[in-house]
Amino acid sequence: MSNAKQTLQEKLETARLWQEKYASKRRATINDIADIANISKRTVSRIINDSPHVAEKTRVEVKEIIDMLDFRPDPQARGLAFRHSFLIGLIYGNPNPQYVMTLQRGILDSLSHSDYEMVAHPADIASDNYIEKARAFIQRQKLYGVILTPSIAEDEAFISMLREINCSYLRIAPTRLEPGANMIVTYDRQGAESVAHHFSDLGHSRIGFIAGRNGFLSAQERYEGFKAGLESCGLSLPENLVAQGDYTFTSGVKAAESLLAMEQRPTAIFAANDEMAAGALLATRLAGLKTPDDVSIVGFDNFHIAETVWPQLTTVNTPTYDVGKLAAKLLLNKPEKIDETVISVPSLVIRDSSAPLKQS
Amino acid sequence: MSNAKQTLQEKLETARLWQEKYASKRRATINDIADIANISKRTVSRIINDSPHVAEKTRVEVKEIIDMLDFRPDPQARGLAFRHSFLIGLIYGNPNPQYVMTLQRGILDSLSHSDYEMVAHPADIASDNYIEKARAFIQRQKLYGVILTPSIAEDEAFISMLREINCSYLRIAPTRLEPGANMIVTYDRQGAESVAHHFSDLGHSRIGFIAGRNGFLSAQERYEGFKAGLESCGLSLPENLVAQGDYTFTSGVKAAESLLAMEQRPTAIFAANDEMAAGALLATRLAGLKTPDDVSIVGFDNFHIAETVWPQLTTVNTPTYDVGKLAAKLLLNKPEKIDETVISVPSLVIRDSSAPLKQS
DNA sequence: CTGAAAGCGCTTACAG
DNA sequence: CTGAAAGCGCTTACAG
Repeated sequence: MSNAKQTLQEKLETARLWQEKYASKRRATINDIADIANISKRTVSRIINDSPHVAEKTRVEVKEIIDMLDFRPDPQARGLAFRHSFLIGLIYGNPNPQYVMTLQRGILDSLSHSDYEMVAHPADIASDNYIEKARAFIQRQKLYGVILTPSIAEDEAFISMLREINCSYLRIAPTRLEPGANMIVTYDRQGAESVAHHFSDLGHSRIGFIAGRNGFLSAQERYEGFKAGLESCGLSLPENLVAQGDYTFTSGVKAAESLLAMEQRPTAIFAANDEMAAGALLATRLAGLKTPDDVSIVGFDNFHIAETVWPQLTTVNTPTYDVGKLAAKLLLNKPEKIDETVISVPSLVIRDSSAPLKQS
Repeated sequence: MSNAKQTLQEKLETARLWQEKYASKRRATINDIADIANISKRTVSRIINDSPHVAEKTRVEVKEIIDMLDFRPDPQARGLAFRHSFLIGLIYGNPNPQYVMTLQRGILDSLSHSDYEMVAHPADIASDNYIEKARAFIQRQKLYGVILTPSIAEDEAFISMLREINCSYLRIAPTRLEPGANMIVTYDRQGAESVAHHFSDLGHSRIGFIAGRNGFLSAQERYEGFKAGLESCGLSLPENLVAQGDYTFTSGVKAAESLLAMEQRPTAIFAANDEMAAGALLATRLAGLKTPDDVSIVGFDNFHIAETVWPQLTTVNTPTYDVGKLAAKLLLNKPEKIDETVISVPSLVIRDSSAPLKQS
């Protein structure tokens, strides 16, 4: 009872003594804080979890002691009690290292002031049991939630599995999917449209396209956006000027070779990603042509490769880092309320691989 | 007592009944297994942890039940009891996404059949409190151990911190460091030597070098290895043919420009990584010269960029994926016994950017 | 070779 | 607004 009348000053003095005695041996626990504050650990728990049912005075006092002893609740103990871990999963199939690393950095930065950590789970979408593997991973780690990248985010069977095990998720996708909740849309279609306008502005009319990997929504969106963009400028994208690629460098080389071998070869080519655009650059050179003098080439993504090839690529920038940052934020903050799509629009970056049509 | 005489068949039948009743509602715990096996959970725990003090018959029976119910001990609960988590940290400063992703994939693959998961921690070595941040991360997550990449692995202050908090670690470094325990050596020196021999074999004698980032051990090893290699072939690397770079593409462009502007320009250049070699390729072209006709260029790392530039780079391959795989394995298996360095030797990959000296 | 009790550091109903 | 007890799913001495 006499303890009940301790002033804050006295409590802080107790905290100082605790520190002197134990700080070098172990970190403070909720019990230490409760003892020093002369309060139950139940109330300390309330304060940790921002419960509103705590007297302002109590909260301030305890927070001061917490700060002084640099107390951080043990994520494992909390996880055990909460029946879920303080881990979120990043599930990716995209093999581009820069994409994944950039996204991951965004997520980690977003998480750095939270109680959560991220754990990566590369999934092989070619393997037919990748959904089961992901499920085992999620359940075993009792993940709080997961972030899904394209094209996994588009896999309805995967989403069903998440629903079934009641795992919250956030999808990153090139366009709005149904149901439209819990996702970030990157609007690839708009990015592709801007390339069409760019080519039109430069005076090109015989224009080729190298498509992305078949079955990927990004490939479809970039194709449709480009086609629609050309049409809105009074141009067209005939079938024979569309070559199939699969997002790899090699496929870009081959696709460009076939386009450039045409009797009436295109004067401009849009490749659905930088990797293939870099391949197209090589094919152009091997065909004895020059970029951008003979053929303008534009990519998509604005990854590092766009700046290390010659000439440097005109491309579409996608804010991958920001997407990662936002994804983690949305997943953690009131996940039940993410019912509206958050927009991030891609923008054209003009470099040296595109130029006005040479009058011949 | 009558229960004590249950046969394995009867126990498996009990397990089947359990499954029917609960499998859809929750995952089995150590208590469920103990109940079904009619044994104490203490013994189940012994089996989980491969304790030798268990009767063979008991072990076999319990393992069968565990498999049947697909029981996996909860890493959080184990972590809480063990006083450390089942997480290992990957601490990296290297900004090359491909390096980190490849290493990470190796680590994750190595971990996939273990009880551990990996959590990434990008560190900004330019920030002066990066050690404190890493310490907070390790302590908060109670990491089992960490894997350190160059150049963080070379930072003695970082190692001291790890020792202080008693965190086990594994270092990946270009050369053997003291104390030599707990590390994987990539032998960058040997890789650089092989480039010297390659140039010598091709008949070059006026040879330039673009150095890596100052202060990085890899930069020093690659320089010294190259110099020693040339000397062993009766060649030399004079000071004025060494240009300073910092591992970035841009620095490669500038360094190569200065080398090519010399009155007696080199006929071959070794850049300490692919990124700078790609820059050197560009500088060569901008100077109106051709690779490899006028200047041979060789890189180091064998990353994707080596295959997307033109001509494709001759370079030194480093087995990053295997290093990651091994790193995780060594960290987990009897860490106290990793007292000998494990070797992985880099090898030369010959492509199109190097050719015999043209007789003029 | 096996087990009953206590504990790891938290949270959750349930009371008051 | 606050607290005593039980529990999350494991392991660790201590016994036997």
